Amino acid sequence: MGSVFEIISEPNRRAILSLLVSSQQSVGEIERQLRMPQTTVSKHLRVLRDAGFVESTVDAQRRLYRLKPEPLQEVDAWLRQFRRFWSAHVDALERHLDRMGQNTPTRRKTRKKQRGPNREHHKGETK
Amino acid sequence: MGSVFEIISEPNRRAILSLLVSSQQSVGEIERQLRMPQTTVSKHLRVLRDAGFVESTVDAQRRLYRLKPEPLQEVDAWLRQFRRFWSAHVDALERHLDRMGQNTPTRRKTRKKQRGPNREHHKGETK
DNA sequence: GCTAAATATACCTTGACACGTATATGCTCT
DNA sequence: AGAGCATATACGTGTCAAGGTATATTTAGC
Repeated sequence: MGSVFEIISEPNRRAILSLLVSSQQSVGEIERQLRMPQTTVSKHLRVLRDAGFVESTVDAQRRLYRLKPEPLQEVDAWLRQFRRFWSAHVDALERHLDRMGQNTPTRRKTRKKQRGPNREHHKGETK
Repeated sequence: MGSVFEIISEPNRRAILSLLVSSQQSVGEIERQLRMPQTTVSKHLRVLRDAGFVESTVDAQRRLYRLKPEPLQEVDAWLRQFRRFWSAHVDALERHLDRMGQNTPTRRKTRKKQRGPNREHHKGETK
């Protein structure tokens, strides 16, 4: 329940958020569009509201829920550090492919203990 | 274990990812920097690798883990829909404040059942 | 006031997962 | 070959959260 990330780890909650991005919705509307039981919707909305993802206003017996931007912006902020990495990684990938271009010694197995530029691909790895 | 979002919902895994953004690291290095037990690190790395967040190469007895961009880009892609909302929301916020200012004919929403300018706020609302 | 609609909450059960402890696997060096 | 380091896995345990069922609360309309 703690972090923003735990909140959006739940698929139904993500669905609700995606729904609300177009416009505010009542609980019943969400319930119908997502085809999930009302209590489930209400409970997820409770979590989302407590976490600041949504806010609600009263319309007769209905409650209209709408999105609030801050928590998702927090996720966005966390992602920023990796965006920098992606750009940098394009280069790294290119260099990598360049090196692969010349040959691929499938045999090498033993090497000196010194590490460093010394890389090798192990088949067993990426399981 | 399914979605990308569940993977990053775990704080230690996020810490590992943030660590790896600067450069590749061995398990032992991660262990020391994050001060978490080795088995914990290994298990989280296993999850991260299965989910495609990282890949590893063998360096003697060590394993060097490095970041892979795709899964986090998936998160980024999901966030896109909300970024559009943030920009649009500036306007919405403005309209909202305008209405509170008591005029600005922004075409009243008028429920089908006309409801009066519903005076008091509701107690239990924003929790 | 009574009934039906819309929504929220309480309680319970179940399953997933994170962690610790112990052990296995693999590699290097002597 | 054997010792020691680095990493991975197996197993048992506790916790926590999601979903279901039942019920409470609020409101509109008669």
